[in-house]
Amino acid sequence: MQGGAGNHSAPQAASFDKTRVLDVKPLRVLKPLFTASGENPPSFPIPPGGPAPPGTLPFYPFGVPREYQTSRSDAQREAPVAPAPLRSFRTPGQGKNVEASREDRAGDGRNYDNSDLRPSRPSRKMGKRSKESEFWVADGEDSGGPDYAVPINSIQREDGDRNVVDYVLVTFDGIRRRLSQLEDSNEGQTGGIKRADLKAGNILMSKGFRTNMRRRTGAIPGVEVGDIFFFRMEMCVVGLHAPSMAGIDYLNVKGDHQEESVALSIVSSGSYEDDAGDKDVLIYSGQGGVSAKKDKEASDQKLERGNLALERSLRRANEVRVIRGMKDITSPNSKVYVYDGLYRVQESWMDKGKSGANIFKYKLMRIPGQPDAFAVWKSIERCKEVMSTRPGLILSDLTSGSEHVPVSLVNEVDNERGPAYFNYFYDLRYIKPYNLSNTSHGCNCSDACKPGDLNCSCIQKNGGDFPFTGTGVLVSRKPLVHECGPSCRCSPNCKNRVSQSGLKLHLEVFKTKDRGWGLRSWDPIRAGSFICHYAGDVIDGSRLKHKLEQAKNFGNVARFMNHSCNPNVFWQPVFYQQNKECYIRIAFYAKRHIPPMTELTYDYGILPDDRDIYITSFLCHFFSVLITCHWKLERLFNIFSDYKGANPPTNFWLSCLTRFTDFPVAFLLYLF
DNA sequence: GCCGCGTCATCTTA
DNA sequence: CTAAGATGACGCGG
Repeated sequence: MQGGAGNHSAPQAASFDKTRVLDVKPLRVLKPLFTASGENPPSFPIPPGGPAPPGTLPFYPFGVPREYQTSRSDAQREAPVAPAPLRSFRTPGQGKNVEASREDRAGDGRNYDNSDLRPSRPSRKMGKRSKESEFWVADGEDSGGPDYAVPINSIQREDGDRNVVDYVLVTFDGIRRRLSQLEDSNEGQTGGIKRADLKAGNILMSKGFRTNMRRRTGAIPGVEVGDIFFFRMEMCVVGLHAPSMAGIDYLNVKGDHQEESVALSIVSSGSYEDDAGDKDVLIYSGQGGVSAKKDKEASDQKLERGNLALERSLRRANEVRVIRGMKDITSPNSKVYVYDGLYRVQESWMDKGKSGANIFKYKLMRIPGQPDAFAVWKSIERCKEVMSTRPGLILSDLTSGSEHVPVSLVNEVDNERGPAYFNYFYDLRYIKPYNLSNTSHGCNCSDACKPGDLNCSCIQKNGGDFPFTGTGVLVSRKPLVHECGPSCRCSPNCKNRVSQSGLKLHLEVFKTKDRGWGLRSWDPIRAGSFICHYAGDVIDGSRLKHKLEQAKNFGNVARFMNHSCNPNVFWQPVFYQQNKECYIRIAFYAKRHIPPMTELTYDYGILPDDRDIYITSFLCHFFSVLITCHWKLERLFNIFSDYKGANPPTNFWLSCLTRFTDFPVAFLLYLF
C-alpha cells in the first residue's frame, strides 16, 4: 500500500482500518509560513520524502515545535533538544550512564527515581523498547508510506519536557477523536472501536510514542501543576501516573537492606469517598477489598501493593503526586483530572467501610509553595454559587443577557473599570450572505444527521466525515467545516451545528497584568471544544473607510482574546447555508485541554508589531470583509469548492493568509 | 542474571 | 448498570 491513499480494504470485525486512523496525520510538518512578512521565517526542514503531501492536522496550525522537526536520520543520531541531563541518557547499550552519574542527585535525598533507587526487578523495557519502532509509521511500513508524526526519540521517551508532553497529549487526543469519529459512523456495525481512549493509548504505547517513562517520585518534567486530563490514559502516556486503572502508582525498589516500595502518585477519583474538606489536605483510601465478582461483599484491605507503598512513603516522607478526579461539569458523564502537585503522606490509620470491612486511610498534606490548582476549582465553585464573591468583579454579565451564559468582567490588577468604547454584540452585524447559484439546499436528514450517513449532503461536503464527535468536539482542523444550517431539514439539535448554539462555557473578561484585557474560562475546556465565534461589524468595501473606526467598538468575547505564539485556541472557518445563501463564520476551538482560569489565546497568524493595536479585529474582519465583497468571495468560494474534499492542502488557509501578511495596510490597498 | 509468557489486580469508560 | 478493557506487578519456567 502506498501512501495510504489507495485501496483500503474493508474493516474487518474486531479490527479496524488502520490506514484510516493513521490518516489522522497528527502534526504534519507544514511548509514555511510568514514568508512575506519580513520577519525571520522559522526554518522548517522539509520532511524526508519531499514536501508534505496534502493532509489535515489536528490543532497544530502552525507546525510542530521546531525541535521536533528533525529528519528521520537526525532523530536517531542527534542528542535531544530537551535539556535532559546526559546522565539520564538511556538507550540500549548506554544504560551504564545512568549508574555512573547517580552521585549527582545523592545530595538531594528527597527525590527518588528508578535510577537512584534501582527497581528490585530489572526493567525489562530495555529489550522491549528496542523493538518498538523509533518512528511512528503505519504498521509494517517504514518506507513508501508517509511519516505520520515526528518521532519521540529514546531520550525524550525517558524524560520529557513541556514541548514533548504537549506534543504527546495533542497527538493522543487527535487519534482519540479520530477513533471516536470512526466509531460514531460505524454505529452498530462490526469492527467498532469502543473506548477510543484506550485504543488511542494503546497505539501510542505500542509505538513508544510516550514520554517520562523513567518512573520517579516528585515532579514530572513538562507536566505542570494545574494541568488537566480527561482520560486516565493521558496520564499514562506522559508518565504522570502509570497504571491505566489503579489509583496508586508505586515502585518497588532495593533499599540498602531490603526491598522497599515508594508511592509515586495517586489518583483520587472520589469513588472511595475520599474526603476533602481542606483544599490542601487529601484523605485517601487504600486500594483493594472491593469484591471482584458479583458476591458484592467487601473484604478487608491488605497492607500490600499500593497500600504498602503509601505506608512506606509515610516513613520515607517522599513527595507523592496527587491527581484529583472530579465530575466534569461541562459533560456530566465524564471526569476531569487535575494535577494538584506534590503532597506528603502525613498519617495513616485503619477505618471501617460501609460494609464493615477494614479500609486503610491516608492523610496527605500538600507541600506549600506550589501554584494553586485544585484551589482554583474550589474558588470557582464558590463564585458560581454566589457571584458576588468573585474578587474584582466589575460586571456579572457584560453581554447584558445577549448570550445564554453570562460573561463576567473582572479586574484584579488595577483600577480600570472596563474596556473603553465597547458595545457587546453577539453576532456579526450587517452580514451579507453570498448567493449561491448552483449549490443544493441543505441536507434532507430527518431528525439529526447521522455520522456515516453518506446520503447527507452536509456530510458529503465535509468529505464524508462527520466533523464532530458525539460529544461535540471538533475532530480536526480543516480549511472549512460545513455545518448544517437553517435550510437543512435536520432538527436544531443535530450535532452538526456546534458553532451555532452560542456560548456554552462560562467565560470571563479579565484585566491581564501586561497586555490589557484578556479572555479566560471558568470551566475546564477539552481540546476541540467550541469556545465562541467571532462577532462584530461586517464592513463591506464601499463603507469600509467610514465604518472602520466604528467597527472596532462592536464585538463579542472573541475580541478579547490576545495573541500568542504558543496558543491554546485556534480559529476555524465554518460554513452553513440558508436557502441559497451561504454564511461563513470564524469559530474558535480549543487546541488542547485548557484548565480553568487560563488565558485563552490564539495565533493571529500575522506578526503584529505595535503599529496597530486593532490587528486582532482586523484579522477576523478580514474574512467578514471577504464575505461581503462578492467579487472577492466568488474567487474564494471557487477555491473552497476545489478543496472541500477529504484532503485539502493543509496550509491552504495559511497560504491564503500569508498573502496578506501585511494586513491591514496591504489589504486595504489591495481592496481599493 | 536474563528473558518470555501467563495471570492477577486495579477501576474507568460508554 | 455492566462488561470490556490496558498496564505493570508478579510468578513461573527456562
